[in-house]
Amino acid sequence: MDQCKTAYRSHNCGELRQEQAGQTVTLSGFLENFREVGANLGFAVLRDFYGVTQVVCETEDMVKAFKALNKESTVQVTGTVRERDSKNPKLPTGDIEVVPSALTVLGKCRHNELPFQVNRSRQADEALRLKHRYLDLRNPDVKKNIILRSQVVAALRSSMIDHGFMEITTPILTASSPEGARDYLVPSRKHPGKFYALPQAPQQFKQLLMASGFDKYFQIAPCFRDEDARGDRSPGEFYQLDMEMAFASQEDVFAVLENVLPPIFAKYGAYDTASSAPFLRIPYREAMEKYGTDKPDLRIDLSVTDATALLADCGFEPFSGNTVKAVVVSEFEGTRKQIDKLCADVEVQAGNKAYWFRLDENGELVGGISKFLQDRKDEVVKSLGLTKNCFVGLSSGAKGAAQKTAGVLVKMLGAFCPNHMKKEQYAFCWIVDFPMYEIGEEPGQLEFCHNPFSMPAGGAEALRKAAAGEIDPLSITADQYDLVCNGIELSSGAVRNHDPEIMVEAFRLVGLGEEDVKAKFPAMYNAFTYGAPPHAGIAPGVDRMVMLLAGEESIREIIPFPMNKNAQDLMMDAPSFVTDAQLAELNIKVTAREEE
RNA sequence: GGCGCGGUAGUUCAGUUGGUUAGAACGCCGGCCUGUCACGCCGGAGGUCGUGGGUUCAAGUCCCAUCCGCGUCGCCA
Repeated sequence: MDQCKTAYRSHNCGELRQEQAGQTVTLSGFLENFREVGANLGFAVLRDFYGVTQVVCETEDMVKAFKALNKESTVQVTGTVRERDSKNPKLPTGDIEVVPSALTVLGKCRHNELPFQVNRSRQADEALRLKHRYLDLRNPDVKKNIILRSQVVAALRSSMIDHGFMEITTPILTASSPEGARDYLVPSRKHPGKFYALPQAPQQFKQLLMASGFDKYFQIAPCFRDEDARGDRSPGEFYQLDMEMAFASQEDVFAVLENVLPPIFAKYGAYDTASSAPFLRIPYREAMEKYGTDKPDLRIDLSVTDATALLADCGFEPFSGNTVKAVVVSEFEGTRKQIDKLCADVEVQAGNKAYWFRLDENGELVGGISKFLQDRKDEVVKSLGLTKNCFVGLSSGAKGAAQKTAGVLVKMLGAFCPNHMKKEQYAFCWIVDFPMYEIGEEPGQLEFCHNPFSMPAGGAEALRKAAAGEIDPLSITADQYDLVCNGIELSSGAVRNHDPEIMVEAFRLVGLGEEDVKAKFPAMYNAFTYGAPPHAGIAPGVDRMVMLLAGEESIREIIPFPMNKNAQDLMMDAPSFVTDAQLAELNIKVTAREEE
């Protein structure tokens, strides 16, 4: 079947070549531009999804007809394909033009001044772009990311199916979950006072599918969380490649993604190199110690060294009694001004000061805090392994703060020094052995570190020992893992806790009992009492993957109709007020209103 | 919610120490142009300088408040 041909066209605007010269064709598209060169000569550019084609007007009537139209109107042109006298090598269709015999206006653009020029829309104010997203998306440069997204999703789907997974959809209207992020609530009309919630993830449903005897599940799943936006996090909703496997371990899950993702990244990404299986596995504590973050960018060859013993007592006040971390950068080339800027940027991101010194080309410690180090120069040089022209970035504070600041230093220094970052690749790693528990904001209050569904390493035995005070609960790790690519967390996953007794034990440590588990997760708890397979899964974020592949800095560039930072859809005007009748039907009383 | 940056023509921006009629580019309108392709040339229209208050002889510019946008942190089992 000729996929280009429709009732409105014989060819699309991207396909005509010299071979078609002489043929009569019909094209339909948007009027991108009209260049009038004389009363009897003008060039129209017709754009559709597939490309652009030049239409040449050689009669006064045709010039007038095109001239009368506002740009971006949709038109149908019937005419003859002709080889061009002056070809345009920049256009795929640049060898030909269409000489029109008929022009039909299909959809008139009523605006002679557009909110922005379509082919330059990326430079326009973002709020304006979002309000007129249908115009913004006419720009091929904007559209290409959405096309990429579609291709990536299709490739993921196809690969998962090839790996024996089955796509199953799960409910969008479901029950509010007591854990995690803030829910989006939907009022129930039939049950006054009750609410549905949109799922934060299909977590419980996919585990219930495992309990139901499905073996390998996946879904391109919409997830809803009412949390504030970030550069790489759209507010409200996002998509995950959600998957779960029965009778499977951490290694089984790793093997699937190590097989599925690299070919898709290499094929569709801005860089054509991706890590091959197996990806590097880094225990959480080691990642924090060595990279100062649980999402290291392995394209950067810098790491963090502990310098507490070496520098805490050097006399520099901020180091005193604190943990000190160092990031050593060999062959450093940066001016004083650049170093100051770098430290200032680190402080903004880490919320904690960064310090520095250098070993200059003469082997002297200079700059920054170097005057505090002269008494132990040889020790500093030896212990940190410094060579001439080394830069040393430093952080201090409580252990966590010092690590985190050093992590930001690594990231910033990597971005600053091309010789320490091989940028053109996708570098994956797994972060493993996450702690099961952490101390929460209330002093001494034990909390789940990530999610309560993970299987604790050591199972019920470890939990009982912790409860009895024989081991530190903070030392218990979970069979839980993150997938990280180029410093971006793509996903969390875990071997799930499928044993109701171990679930109860796990909750008991955070001060909750069997009744709480039953109340919070009744379906899962009940299902597991009927015998459940050991199962494990993960859910890489589709939006973030596409962002990485497209090389975009803003998540909004890879979402067809994104909301703004304040979770508003400027095009649809959502959220919006509803009528009193609607509220009454739902038994809802509004107690506060944003000003209109 | 905290912090940072921004808001001037349809759009993107410039606007000096507070001082004449607030400029440029693109777009738009009119005219010219027979091979353009970011067409070119000539002319023109287009501004509550986000909003409100204050200081001053004088405010786009300084001060205060407020709204909006983006970034960042908090938050995101």
